[in-house]
Parts: sequence; structure tokens; C-alpha cells
Amino acid sequence: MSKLPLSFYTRPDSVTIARDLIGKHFYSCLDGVLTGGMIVETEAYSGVDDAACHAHLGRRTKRTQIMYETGGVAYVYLIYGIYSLFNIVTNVEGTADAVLIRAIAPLEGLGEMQLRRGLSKLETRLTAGPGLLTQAMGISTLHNGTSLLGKEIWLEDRGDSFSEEEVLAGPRVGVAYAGEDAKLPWRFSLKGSKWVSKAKPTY
DNA sequence: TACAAGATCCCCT
DNA sequence: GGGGATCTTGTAC
Repeated sequence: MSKLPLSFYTRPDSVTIARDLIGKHFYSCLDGVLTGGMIVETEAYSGVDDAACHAHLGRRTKRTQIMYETGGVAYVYLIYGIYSLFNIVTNVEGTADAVLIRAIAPLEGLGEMQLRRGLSKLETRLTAGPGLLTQAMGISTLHNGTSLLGKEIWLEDRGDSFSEEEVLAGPRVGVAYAGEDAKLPWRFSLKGSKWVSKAKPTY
């Protein structure tokens, strides 16, 4: 159980990082409560050249500013006025790459996560979706810019690894507006895991 | 200053 | 399987 080092995040290829994150563990310790689990679904966003990325064509706004920072910090933004989506900023300063964490298999703090989600029993609605896992783990836009090497939110390698056959690659979800880039196989998921989100890509 | 749309999810049919 | 919730953000005027 070792925290992922800065060098994991500053690598140049967010697609490789998204693939490597399947099987890594994602935890938060907020209000003194440890919650989280193993990552089973991710999506890569590749900076200015990626039409699906918020920083496409070098767009630099208050929201996207954090994506240009050195990798290893959180990019959290609000979608549909309701859900916080958690991304890991990658690559070096000046680039705007990120990886969206879409789903985890819950392991720690199940009771607290159910409480935050308003669920009375364990079901996939707990953490199988990008807007769900943030709610379960208590992550909100307040955590935008938080270092992933600190004590609030971090990632770990607990020795779980999966072969190429066990990790599926397919088109990303909800990015039809990105045209051809929406077809890129930049969504990764753990084959057979019931904790992978139900969302289907447009292609 | 205004408006349209969004890296989603829930609940009802 | 489909529509509505809900409000921030980006861009246009």
C-alpha cells in the first residue's frame, strides 16, 4: 500500500496513465472518515488537441486554469448544476491533460458512503459513475486544485494489476460534441466488474 | 447582461 | 427506455 508518487502523474501520455489507473486505489479522508476503493473505470483527456477536453484549442478560463498546472492535483468541476466530476491533472506545467475517474469498486468506509449517497443498502448506485463516486467520497468543487500527495485525497498502489485482456478500451461517454475525437478508444474499464458505470458512449 | 448547453443521474412509465 | 432536474460556465451581443 504505497501512495502514487508525483512521477506517476507528470508522465506525458494521459491515455497510458488512464490505462494504468485501472486497479489503482482512490481514497479520501475527510471529516476524519476514510472512504474509497479500487478504480475500475477511467477516461483520458488529452489537452489542447482533444476536441472533448475543456482546454481544447488552448482555452484558458477560470475553470480550466488548473489543468495547465503540473500533474498530481485534482480538477473538480460541476456538471449539470448537480454533480461534481473528479479528474486527475497529468503531464507537466503548461500542458492541459487530465484523467476522469468514472467508477470505483468500494472498499473502505462503506457505511459513510451509503450515508452520503442516501442509500440503505449496498448497491452499484453507490460508486458506479463519475457523479456518484464523488458524492460517496465527499468530494466537491471545493477540492479543485487539491494535491493528490496530501492527506485529504490520494491514490495508492495496493498491488492489484490486470492483464490487457482484462481491461477494455472503448469510446468515451457523453462527448458526442467532440466529432471524430468522440470515437477515440480512451475510456478504460475493468472487464466483468459490476462497479463499472452503466453509461453508454454515443458511438 | 443574456442565453444555451453540459465529461450525469434519478425516477417514472 | 426516456425526460426532467438544476446552475455554472463560456461565449455572444
